[in-house]
Amino acid sequence: MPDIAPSLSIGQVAERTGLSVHTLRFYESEGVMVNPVRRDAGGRRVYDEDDVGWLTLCTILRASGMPLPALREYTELVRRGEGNEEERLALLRRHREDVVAQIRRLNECLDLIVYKVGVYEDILDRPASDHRCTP
Amino acid sequence: MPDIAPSLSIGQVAERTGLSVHTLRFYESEGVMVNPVRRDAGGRRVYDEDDVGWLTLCTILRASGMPLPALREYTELVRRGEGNEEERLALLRRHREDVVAQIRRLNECLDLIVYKVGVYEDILDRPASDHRCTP
DNA sequence: TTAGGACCTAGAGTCGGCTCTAGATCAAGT
DNA sequence: ACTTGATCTAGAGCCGACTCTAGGTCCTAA
Repeated sequence: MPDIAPSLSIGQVAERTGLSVHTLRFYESEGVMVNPVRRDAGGRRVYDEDDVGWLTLCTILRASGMPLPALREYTELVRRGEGNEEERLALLRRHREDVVAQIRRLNECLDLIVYKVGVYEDILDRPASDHRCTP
Repeated sequence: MPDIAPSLSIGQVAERTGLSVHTLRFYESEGVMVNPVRRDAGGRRVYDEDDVGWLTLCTILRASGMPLPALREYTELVRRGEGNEEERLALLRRHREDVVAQIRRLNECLDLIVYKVGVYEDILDRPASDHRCTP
């Protein structure tokens, strides 16, 4: 049977999200936690699985280039609860377009890089004396 | 007939590469120009089309996430001239793999974002009273 | 009961990559 | 002759996102 109240320390959350404990505290101070993080008797942070899930989402949004202010904005919408789904959707759509654009730009860069790799492969495939004979 | 010595001021190069004049001087100081930038009688930088071409390549490498130290390394190889093509190729291949990995990661993030956009679209497509009725 | 380790806060430091400033020089137009 | 605007150098400043430090608290286990 699973625990009914699986509470996690900041260190455990760090391990599971791949974020450092510093970053977890930093994110909290930056307002990117949906719920205020609970504390135990000794003042230590107590997280639960929902927090881990939210932080996992945060890492994905960050990894795709969402700036912290936008992440905070999204967090605030979620924190306010039902009723602002249009705003959340608009924010996510904006970010989606941004990611699509990033991928497109990277693919354009990749084309050139692949081309240049090909050029050097050709150069190295033929004897040195041919180097300047390819127009 | 085209000019035989088309020389460009830093401002013109800035305009054509999209880099600021500050960035052009900064890149030069960081060692990412293949040839030392020539100067006119008054000490001003004089660029040519080759410089613009090189800087254009630099912007593409930077835009695809190559750090300045790697760009400098590549510049140095090119500056040394023929004979180090294997090294240039290795560097470019490493960068290519890095870009491929970036694109892959972004696509993974995109999957989640698209999924979440879909969730909110569904929520907004049905009456508010249904909000919690979808399992 | 004491040593170790995880945790706390507030605030400073780091890093990469620009971006800007101050004060000077220079070329061209009026 | 004078102003305007582009350029010069050296060096400071900025921004985002962490990352680390100092000095302290708290729990556990030998």
